[in-house]
Amino acid sequence: MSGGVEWALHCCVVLTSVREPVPAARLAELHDVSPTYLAKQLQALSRAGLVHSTQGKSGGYALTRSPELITVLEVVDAVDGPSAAFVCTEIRQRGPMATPAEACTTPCAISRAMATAEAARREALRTITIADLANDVESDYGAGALNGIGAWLRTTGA
Amino acid sequence: MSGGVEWALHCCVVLTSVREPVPAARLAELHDVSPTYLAKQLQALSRAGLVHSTQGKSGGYALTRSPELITVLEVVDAVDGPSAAFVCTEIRQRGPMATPAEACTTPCAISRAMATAEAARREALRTITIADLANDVESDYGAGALNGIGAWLRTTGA
DNA sequence: ATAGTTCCGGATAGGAAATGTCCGAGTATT
DNA sequence: AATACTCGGACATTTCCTATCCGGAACTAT
Ligand code: SF4
Ligand code: SF4
Repeated sequence: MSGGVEWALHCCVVLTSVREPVPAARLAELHDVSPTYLAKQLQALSRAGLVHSTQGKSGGYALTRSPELITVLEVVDAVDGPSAAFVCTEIRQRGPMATPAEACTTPCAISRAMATAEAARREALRTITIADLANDVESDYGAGALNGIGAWLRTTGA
Repeated sequence: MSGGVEWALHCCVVLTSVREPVPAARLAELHDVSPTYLAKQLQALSRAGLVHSTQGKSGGYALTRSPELITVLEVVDAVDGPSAAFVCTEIRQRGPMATPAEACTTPCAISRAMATAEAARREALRTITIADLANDVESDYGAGALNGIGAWLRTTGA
């Protein structure tokens, strides 16, 4: 799994505490990560329609929907790409004992098993929303923790 | 996920149809894949204790346990490595608004969510055994399909 | 209108990991 | 004991991810 997913999730969570757009550079400074690379992840989120980007002087990124309507799965798919983790090479159609192509109409048992497992993982991610994560952060680090970060985001750069 | 997992699973399934050791070169010829690279995957399986290797003239690989006792998860872990797909960089401890290290005793909400999803995937893989896969192959391609492959494996190279 | 700020896209190095290949150690056969 | 065959780990090659940079478009505030 791509490591940039972690950055994107953090950005989505902190964006719940502010309604005005936040520039990518500010988000990068908050986490002390590569500004240019984080910008690329945010662009992916924008393409997926999860965040809305406003250009210009006081522009930046902001969530498009309510945090309760954004699932973790959507963020992962947007950044990591929707490609399945397991790709079947169809090696059953190769070699001296290859099964004829006419018998390969449906996915085989192995790929079915992998698809089932992957579906389970995706379903688990789908049931968790950004709002849930923000809630957990509040309970972990005390209420108002996110508001403090939101206030820092609004301040003009150091 | 490593693509070699597919090869390893195929080898485990076909090995259920034969009790004598099968050389790695024969398995590679059956699937028409790189013999040397497949050998690497089989070595990983051997290290994990899933297959037993016998050297010498009529040596090769054979399953150590009954197929019902080998789960797909074990094969995946052996080949792909037991490393978790999502690794937390602990970026919460970096940047101007870093949370103090004293508050980072437990994994945060994001890593908990990822761990839950990964556990769901692993649990799904744990419930499927090699015997289940072999059974499905028999129902898909007709009974005796695996026995035919087993017979071919026993014949001396073309 | 102008200037300043910001996002967007692609082109470009660097590096880690997966993929693919090789030869030596060891064992059963002969 | 000689031999032929096999596994085992060490060695290149390729691919993909990470990270960076720049030019251009669009928007806001002045
Ligand atoms: S047996 Fe399954 S995983 Fe293997 S080649 Fe066929 S469809 Fe793909
Ligand atoms: S919030 Fe979670 S994922 Fe992010 S740095 Fe902390 S522990 Fe890691």
